[in-house]
Amino acid sequence: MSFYVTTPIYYVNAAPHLGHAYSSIAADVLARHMRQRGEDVFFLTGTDEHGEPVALAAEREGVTPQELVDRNAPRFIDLMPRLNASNDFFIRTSDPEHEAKSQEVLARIRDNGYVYEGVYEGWYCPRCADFKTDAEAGDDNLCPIHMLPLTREKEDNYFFRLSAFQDDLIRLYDEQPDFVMPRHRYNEARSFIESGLQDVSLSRSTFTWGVPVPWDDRHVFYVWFEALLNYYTALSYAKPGEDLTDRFWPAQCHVIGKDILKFHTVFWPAMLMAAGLPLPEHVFVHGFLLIGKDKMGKSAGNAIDPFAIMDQYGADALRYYLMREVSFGHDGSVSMEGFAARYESELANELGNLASRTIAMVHRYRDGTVPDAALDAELAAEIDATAGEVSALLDRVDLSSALDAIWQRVRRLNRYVEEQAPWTLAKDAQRAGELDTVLASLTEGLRTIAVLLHPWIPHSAGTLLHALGAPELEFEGARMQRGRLGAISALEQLFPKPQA
RNA sequence: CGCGGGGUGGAGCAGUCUGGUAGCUCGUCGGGCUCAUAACCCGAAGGUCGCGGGUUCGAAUCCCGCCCCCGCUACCA
Repeated sequence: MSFYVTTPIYYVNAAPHLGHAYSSIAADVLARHMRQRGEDVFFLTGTDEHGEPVALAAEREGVTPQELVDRNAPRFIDLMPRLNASNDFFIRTSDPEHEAKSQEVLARIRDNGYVYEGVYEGWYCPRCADFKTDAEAGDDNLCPIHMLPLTREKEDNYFFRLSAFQDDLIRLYDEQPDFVMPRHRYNEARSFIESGLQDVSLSRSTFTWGVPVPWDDRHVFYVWFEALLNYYTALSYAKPGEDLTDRFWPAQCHVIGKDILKFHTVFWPAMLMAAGLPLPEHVFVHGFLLIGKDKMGKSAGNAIDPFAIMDQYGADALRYYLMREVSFGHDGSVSMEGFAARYESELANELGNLASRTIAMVHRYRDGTVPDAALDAELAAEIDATAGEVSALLDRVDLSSALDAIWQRVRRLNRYVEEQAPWTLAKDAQRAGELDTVLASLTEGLRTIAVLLHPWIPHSAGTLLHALGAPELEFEGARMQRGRLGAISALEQLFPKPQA
C-alpha cells in the first residue's frame, strides 16, 4: 500500500519557527512509522513562494521576488535535516515544473466550466494595497490598521465557482466522516460549508509575482489556488524520469494547522472535484502551540526557540517534547520550563536511565552477552500488545496516544527491574536461571520499545538499537523474541543532563 | 448575532463520539531499593468533573437553559 503524507508548504516570507517544526515533525512521525510497516511512503514538504507579500517585500529590499525567495527558501530546506525529518522531496512553488503543472490543472478546471470572469469589488486601503472585508471596514469605512478612509475599488478577476460544490462537499462529509480530523475540526469545516459558500476570486491582476493565468496573461493566479496544487504537482516531477502521480495520488494525509483549515477542507476538495481528480483521504488539523496562554508569534517572540533546543539537546529532544506535551489536534502550551522537565524526567531519567541500567547489568552480571533464556511471559505479553495499539492509533493519526502507549511500557520496564531485583538474584548462584530470564526479558523489551519509538526519536532509538546489536527497524520486529540478542556494546548516555 | 472549541483534585492534561466504581503526569507527604544518568519503585493526602434543570436503575459522558474563556466569521500567505 502506498502512503502519501504532506506538511503545509511554508510561506517563505517569515523565518522558520516552532510552528513549522511542529507540523514537519508530526508528518515525519507518520512517514517513519508507515515505512516501518513496509508501506510505500512518500513524504512531501516545501515552500509557498508566490503572492503579493513576497512581491512587496522584494520591492522594499530592492531585489526581484525570485531573488528573495531564492535567499529564503534554503532556510526551510535546511530545517528538515535539522529536525531529522525524512521528507522524500521538497517542493518550491516557483519550480517551473510546478508552475506548468498547476496551470494545466487550473486550465482543466476552467474547461470544465468552473471559472468565469467577474469583478471583485470591495473596500480598498491604499496604504495596505489590499482589500478589506466588510467586517474589517466597519461602519465608518476606515482601515483598521492605518485608520485611513477606504475607497471603493473594483478589480477584474477570474472567479472559481466554489458555490457549485456546496452539495458535493456535504456529500463528501457525509460519506467520508474522517475526511477532516479530528472530529471538532470536521464540525467546524462542515458548518462553514453549510452556512453557504460564495464564489472566490481565482486571479489577480494588480501584481505579477505568481503563476500566469494561461488563458489571460494579464493575470496571475491567486496564490492559494496554485499553492494547494503543490500536493498534486510535486508527484509529477519529484523523481527525475518518473511520474509518481499514479503511485501516490490521492494522498492519505495532509497534516495542516488550524489556521489554514478552510483552504484545505473546503477550497481544496472543491478544486479537485472541479478538476475531476480523486480526493485525499484525510486532512488532519493540528492545533496551535501556545506560549503560556498567548498565541505564539511576534509579540511573544520565540520564547521557545526550536533551534536553540536542537543545538543544545538534539532534534530528538525537540521532537519528543512537542509530540508529548501537546495532545495532537488540540492547542497546547509549551515552555522552556516544560521542556526541561520532560527532558529530564522522561527522556533522561525514565528512558535514558532504563537503557543505562539494563545494559550495565548485562555487562556486570553476564559479561556483556544477553543470555539465551526463556522470556518472562507476563512481561512479554504486555510489551507485545504495544505494537498493535500503536499502529491502530497512528492509523487514526493519534500521535499523542500512540506515544503515551509506548511510554507506559517504558515505565513498565522500570517497574519490572524493581519487581525482579536482579541485583538480589545475582547474589545467589542457585538463581542464575532466573537472572538470565530477567536480563533477557529486559534487553529484549528495551529493543522492542526502541523499535516502536523510532518515529519519534529516530536518532536515539537508532543509537540504542545499535548498542543492542539489533539495528532492524521493521515494525514486525516490535515484539519480544527469545534469543534475538547476543553480545551488546556499551551505551553512551542517550539523554545527558545539562550541567547543573 | 452565527459557528467551533474549552471550563475535570495545587499545576498541566486525558476521558465525553460508543453513559456503568474519576484516570495520567508534575507537585506535596511517607516508605522501599541500590543495577543505573543522585536515577528507579511502592503507598498516602487531595476533585459535589463551570452552574441549574431533565432523561436514565445509573451522567464528566446524552438533552435543555445559563455563566466565563478562546478561536473563526472567507480572498494576507
